[in-house]
Amino acid sequence: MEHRIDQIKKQLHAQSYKLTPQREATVRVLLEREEDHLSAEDIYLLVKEKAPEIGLATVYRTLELLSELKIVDKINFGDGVSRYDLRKEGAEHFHHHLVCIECGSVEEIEEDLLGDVEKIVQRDWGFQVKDHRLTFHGICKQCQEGSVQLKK
Amino acid sequence: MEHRIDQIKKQLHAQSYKLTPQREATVRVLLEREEDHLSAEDIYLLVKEKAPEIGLATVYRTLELLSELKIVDKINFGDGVSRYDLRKEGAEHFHHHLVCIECGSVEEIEEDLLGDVEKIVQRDWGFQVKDHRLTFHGICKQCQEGSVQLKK
DNA sequence: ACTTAAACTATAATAATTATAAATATAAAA
DNA sequence: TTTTATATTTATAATTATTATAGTTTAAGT
Repeated sequence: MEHRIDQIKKQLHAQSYKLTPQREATVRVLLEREEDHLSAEDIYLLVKEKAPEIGLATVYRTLELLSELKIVDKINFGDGVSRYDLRKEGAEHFHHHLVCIECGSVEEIEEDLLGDVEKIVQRDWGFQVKDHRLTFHGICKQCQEGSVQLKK
Repeated sequence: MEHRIDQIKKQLHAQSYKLTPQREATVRVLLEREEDHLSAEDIYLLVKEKAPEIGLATVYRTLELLSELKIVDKINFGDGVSRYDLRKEGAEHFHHHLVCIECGSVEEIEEDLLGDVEKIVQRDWGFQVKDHRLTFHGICKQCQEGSVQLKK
């Protein structure tokens, strides 16, 4: 964890940004909840536990900054809010998501499934791909097996 | 065009919804601007030209309804607004998008590029895919060629 | 220590979307 | 056709997410 923090600190410094205590607290929350897909509000509430004096706007600004530096990715699953997802260490491409329409769970796929597709897009459409967003909507393993509904 | 309207009318009736004049006006705007990716506000303004008495909330409700019936798809390119995109006639799957980070243009890809990928997801993750969202971000042909910037 | 710029808090403002109440239109039943 | 019930709409208020602003604090460089 400290290693990742250091790494991010360097990334910030490289662009002459500082890792302020507020930014660090925010990054720590993101690291601790790496599996989740938290909204700005969620993150704000969690950061507040560590650093109660932090303001919501600071969290937004921090997330915006981390987004620009490609440290986190801002994603949107169609519910009104943006969610923030830490890029995996050294990940070249952004990972994909499987969103279950039954229970709402979100699973991540690290594998690069789009290599071939990107080549086709490049070749047939002349489009130079820089980044991608791929989300599948469907029914997760758990929901298929049990008809146990976890719906809230 | 009338054919598509009729078709949509039937889809609505099948679920015992009516094609009210307001809904029809909205659908007509979507058909006329099929290539575009309009926001609710955009659509509202265009519908107002045909039916000045329509309210914004009605447009939202109509789009919500059309979304549920899979007649349109609600998409989000990361700017704050939702955009609404008519499904192509008889299209089995939702089309993909190429968003240019230089000029902001959005191109559509009709081809199904994800057939293989979906099989892999199904097999290796046990996830039953119902729908997908795929967007590539990068530089479009035009922006690559000329360094003519269309940035606003 | 002094100066400057970046970053912060608190709060107000904005923008997108959703909810509500009253009115209207539509379809079904009598 | 009249009545009744239901769906839909308008107009507007409320909500929610996000961004901007003003004044204050912090930190880095001299």
